[in-house]
Amino acid sequence: MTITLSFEDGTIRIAGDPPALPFVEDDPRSGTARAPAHRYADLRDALDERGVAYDDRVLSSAAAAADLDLETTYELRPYQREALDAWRDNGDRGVIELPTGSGKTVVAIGATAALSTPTLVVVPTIDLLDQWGRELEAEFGAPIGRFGGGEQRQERITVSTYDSAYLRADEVGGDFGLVVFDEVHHLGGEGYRDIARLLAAPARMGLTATFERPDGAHEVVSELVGPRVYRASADDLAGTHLADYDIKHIEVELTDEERARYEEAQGTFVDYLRTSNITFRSGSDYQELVKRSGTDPRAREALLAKQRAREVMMNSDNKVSELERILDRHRDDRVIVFTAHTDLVYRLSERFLIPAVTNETSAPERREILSRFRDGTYSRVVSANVLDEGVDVPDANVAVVLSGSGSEREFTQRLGRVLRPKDDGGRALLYELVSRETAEERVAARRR
DNA sequence: TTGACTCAACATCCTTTGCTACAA
DNA sequence: TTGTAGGTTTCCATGTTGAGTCA
Repeated sequence: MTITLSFEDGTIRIAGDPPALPFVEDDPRSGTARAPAHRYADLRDALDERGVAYDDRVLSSAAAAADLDLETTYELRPYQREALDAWRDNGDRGVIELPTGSGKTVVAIGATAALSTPTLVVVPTIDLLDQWGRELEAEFGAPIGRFGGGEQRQERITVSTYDSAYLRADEVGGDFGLVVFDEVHHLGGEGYRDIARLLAAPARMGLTATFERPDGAHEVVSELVGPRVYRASADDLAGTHLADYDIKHIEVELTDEERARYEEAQGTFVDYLRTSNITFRSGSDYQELVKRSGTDPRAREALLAKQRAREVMMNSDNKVSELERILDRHRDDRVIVFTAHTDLVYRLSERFLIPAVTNETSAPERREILSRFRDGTYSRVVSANVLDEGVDVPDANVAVVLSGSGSEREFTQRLGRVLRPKDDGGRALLYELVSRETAEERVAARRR
C-alpha cells in the first residue's frame, strides 16, 4: 500500500503504513499516522533513506508546482553572499545573524529568488509588514499578499505579522515552500513558536541581529528553523559596510536627595532578600520572588521598593544636565535619545523641545515625526523603547542612552540606529549614561 | 474609514552568599 | 581539589504591540 502524505491542520497526515519514526504518532481518530508539520522535511528524508515510495501531497498544488521564475537585480555584498551560501549549504535552513542596517532583507530576497517557491515572510510589526511588502513588490514586480493590519490577502509571496501567522498557520501551513522569519528571536516566545511548528515549509530562514536569548529559547528556534549558519557583528562590518563607532560611558552622581531615596528603597529590597532565604544564584530566581509577592506582602513591598530604586537611578537629575551638555555639543548632529521610562521621555520633550515618540504616539503622528526627522526638519527625537526595533528609523549619528535594561539585545538595537554608513565617512557616537554607585553599573556591564 | 478602547502576548525584572552534584 | 552548572514555573510593575470590537 502506497503511503500518502498530506497537510491537515498544522500536521502531516500519513495514510498507509509508514515505518516507525520517532516523530510520527498514531492518530486513532482518523486511523492514520501524523507528524508535526515542521517535520515534513525530516519525514521525506527518512522515507527516501529507507527507499519507501510515497505520494507527496503536502504542499498545495500552487506551492508544489510553482516555479515563480523570480529574478533579483540585487548585487549581493560579499558578506550577504556568504550568508546566503551558508544557508543553502545547510539544506536551505538556518538563522543568519547580521547587524541592523546591513541589509538582511536583501539576503531573504536572494533566497526567495533562488528557490522560486511560494514564500511567507513573518515580521513582528505592521511597520515592517509595509516595508517588506513595498520592497518585495518593487523587486519582483508581483502582487504581495498581506496577513495583518486589517488585511488577509494571500499571494504567492505573502508577508504576515507574527500574530496573524499564529492565527492562520494551521490553515495555510501547506501553501509555502519557504518561510522567512524576520527578527527571528521573537519565535522563541511561548506562543509564537507554534507558528513554525504548524508550517510545513521545508526551507526556513531566520534573520536577526541578536540570536541568543537570555532565557535560552534560541535553542527552540534552532530546532524549528535551523542552527545559526552565519554571523557577522557590527564590529565585523564597521568601517566598510557600517559606520565606525565609539561608545562613551559617562558616570553621573546622584543628588543627595536622590541618594537618600535610592539607599532607602534598595535597602528595603536587599533586607528582604537577606531575611527571606531567597538566593540569587541565577537570573530566574527572580521569578521566585515575583511568585512570592503574590501572597507575601513583604515580598511585594520589596519588589515595589526595587522598582522605586530603579526609577531613581535611571532618571536622575544629573543625567538630564549631562544630556543638556551633550545636546549642546552636538547642535549640528542628528541625535536619538533613549530612556527606559515614558515619564522621562515627556519631561525631556518639554524641557528641550524635542519631539517624543512612545507607545501613546498615534501612528499618523509617529509617521509625521519620523518623516520630519528624515528630511532634517527635526534633528532630534526622544523615545523609550518604541524605536528599538521594527520601525524604520531615519539614520542618526549620535545616540544617547539615558537608561535601559540589562538586555544585550536592546543595546545592540539602539547602537544599530546610528550605524548606517555616513555620507562623509564620519564616525557614529553612542553615549551611555550611568548613575555612579548604583545597581545600574551592573546593569550596564551586563548588556555588553 | 477612523479612532477609541480592551485584551492577550511578549520582554524585562537581578545579588550575594556560598547549596549540591559532578566533571576536569 | 577546584571550578562550574544545576532546577523551577505563572506573574509585584512598566513598556510595547497586534487583533478585535464598537461607536
